[in-house]
Amino acid sequence: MGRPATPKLSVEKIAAAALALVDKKGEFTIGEVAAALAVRPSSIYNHLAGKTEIIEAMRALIFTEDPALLASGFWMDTLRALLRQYRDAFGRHPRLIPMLTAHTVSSPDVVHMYDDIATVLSEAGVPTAQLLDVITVLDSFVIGSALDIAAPDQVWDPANARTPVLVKAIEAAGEGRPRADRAFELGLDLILGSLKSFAPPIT
Amino acid sequence: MGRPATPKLSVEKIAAAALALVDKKGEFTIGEVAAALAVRPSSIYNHLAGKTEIIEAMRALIFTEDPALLASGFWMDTLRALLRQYRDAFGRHPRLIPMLTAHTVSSPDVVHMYDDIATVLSEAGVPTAQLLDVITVLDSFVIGSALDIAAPDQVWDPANARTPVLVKAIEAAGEGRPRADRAFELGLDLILGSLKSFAPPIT
DNA sequence: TACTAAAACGAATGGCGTTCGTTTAAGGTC
DNA sequence: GACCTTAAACGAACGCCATTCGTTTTAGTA
Repeated sequence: MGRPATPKLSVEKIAAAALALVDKKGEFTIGEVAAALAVRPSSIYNHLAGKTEIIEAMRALIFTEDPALLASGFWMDTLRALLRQYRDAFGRHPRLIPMLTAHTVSSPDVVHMYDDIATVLSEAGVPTAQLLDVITVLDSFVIGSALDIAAPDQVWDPANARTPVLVKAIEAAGEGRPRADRAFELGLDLILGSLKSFAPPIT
Repeated sequence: MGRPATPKLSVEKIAAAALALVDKKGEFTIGEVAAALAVRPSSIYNHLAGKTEIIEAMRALIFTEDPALLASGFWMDTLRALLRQYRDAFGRHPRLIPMLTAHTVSSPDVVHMYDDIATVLSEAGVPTAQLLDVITVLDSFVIGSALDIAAPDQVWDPANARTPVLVKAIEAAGEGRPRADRAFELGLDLILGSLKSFAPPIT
């Protein structure tokens, strides 16, 4: 008993263990995380204040897995890359997404990414007065698309015979992750295409 | 004790009581719902199998509060109205949204609305092969926008001095519900504007 | 009138998040 | 090097809460 020579726990280890559980089962308990780390549940509270802080640590973790890129090139390509990366961070852990939406965002990495997006948009000609609105639109779409990844395929039950158009559409579309990816890319096309109208005239 | 002359409970009453709690506190327990209805917790299980079914009943409730409209006119105006109504259904109960994203959708009313959207899009010239993708884009944006309503204002902490562009954007934008509404309308403009390119040529 | 099933209740259970006091030792200070 | 503070793990216990089960009364029905 007592304090060990080398610490058995850390915020990162706890978050990683919880993330592994969520990836596998879609949920986690303090007891399971403790067991995975060969530790007693109460020990975790020496590093994180509670379950919500564990979730927050998981959010920080998935965004530090690969740092934000800041490529040069046409603003639209840069923006595309940023948004894809943003969604991919969620997409690598689909079952975590519903948990994240239940709590507030405060991860510094996420804030940094928002600043990148703001910078790109500003250079693309979006006026300051509308900047946050455009960011919100992009953010809403990305978060919604991330939730779409986590959603099961039969979200819309086609058994209902009174929805003929919808049934044909479902049959025509594929399933699973490729379908979600295709829809996301289409959404990027639609939104970014309209954002072109903000571009300043070429001098 | 025993079975009362007139039932004290019903699925609708339970859902309404739970919804009132969520609107006020952001969460609910079986015990609180039972107390609000002057009933013992175990009695609820005579009508709904558990907490997840209560949440599902709440989803059905907010969508039956006002039935789907099927106005005529330009397809774009109809689509706008449908999407606004869809988001408003969530927007009237912002704190419920995170709970809904954690579970699967199976409410018939929602499916019906999707069929309406599919019909409008099909008439607007969207080919069947892409129909579900477009619907997914719209759905993702609406869900994400709904979550944006529930999010507190200081989501992005402006204390960080290394995000100058973002800070200016936050200062320029307003706060609260009006800001969220404005962003949603902008998103509709951007997405629907691009959808115009699907329209068949006027003969 | 008899039977079935609905509807409410009370008690009990088990899980789970969290707190608190204790113990051991690491890290810094005089 | 002795001392003190504090980090870090543990064990026990608490309290909340979702859920189950058996019981009771009565509504609805054949």
